[in-house]
Amino acid sequence: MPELPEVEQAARTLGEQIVGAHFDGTIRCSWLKTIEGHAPDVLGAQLVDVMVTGWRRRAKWILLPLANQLTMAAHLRMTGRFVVCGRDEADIPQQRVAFGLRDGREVRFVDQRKFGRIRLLTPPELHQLETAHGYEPFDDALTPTVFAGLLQPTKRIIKAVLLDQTVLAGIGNIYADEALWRAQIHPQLPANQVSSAQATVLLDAIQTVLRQALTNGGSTLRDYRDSYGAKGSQQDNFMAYDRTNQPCMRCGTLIVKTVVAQRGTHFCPQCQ
DNA sequence: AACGACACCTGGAGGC
DNA sequence: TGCCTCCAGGTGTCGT
Repeated sequence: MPELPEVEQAARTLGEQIVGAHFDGTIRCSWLKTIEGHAPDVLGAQLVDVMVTGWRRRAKWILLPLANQLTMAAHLRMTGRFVVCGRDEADIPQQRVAFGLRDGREVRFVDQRKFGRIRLLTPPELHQLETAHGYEPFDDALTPTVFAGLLQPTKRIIKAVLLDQTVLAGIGNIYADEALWRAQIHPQLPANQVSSAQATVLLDAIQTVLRQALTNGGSTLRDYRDSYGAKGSQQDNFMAYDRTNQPCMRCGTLIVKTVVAQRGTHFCPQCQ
């Protein structure tokens, strides 16, 4: 599910509920791979009476800095979501891990497809996660010139580059298609053939699409919910994604779906 | 360097 | 209704 806007929304709505709260060290885990095979009691021992001091997002990771210098890092992958509820409430279908809070609540991670991951990072591990990812799309340092410079040295197709988290962090399949539609760029154009003028337009398209999605609480196609259980509404504004055989909003040509970079890809064959 | 294939998982949708 | 195949918002690995 989640790309930058969805992860941001999930992180914020989780943070609103638990920043300032203390974990109590209890963990109930029914799918060990979610915590990367670590023994739940070993993880729990690091969370006894530890306060959540804040929240932020990096790439598609939700980061919760803790008072003991560790950082809880969660990746939702396709279907992960957080739920905060009373400890006495019944387990939720597809719930994989539950972390107890000292105030009687639990932070629960629900994940149909079991791809999501939660880790506790030491400062060096956090640094490694940071450096493994590329520019945030709203980083002031990501000027049109810098962006064009990222595209210029590679012949890879532009969609693959947009999806590469080591180049730009946070874009996924939906917003790649949406941004390319806005910028009127064919998804299979080699990145080094994107002109500097097109790069400027594309960066603006990326930021515009993501900003709009952030305003709308992300996109909910099927599973995505924020940490209050609310859906996003950005799917109502899609111009290309999931609009196969529907008329292009710009020229009326039917939107085509193909496979590009191993991903379902929607574009207008006339104006892109 | 870059691409395809495949793995990891479940369940919903559509075809027959 | 039941069965089967395909598909999905992500990412990591492996072979070519």
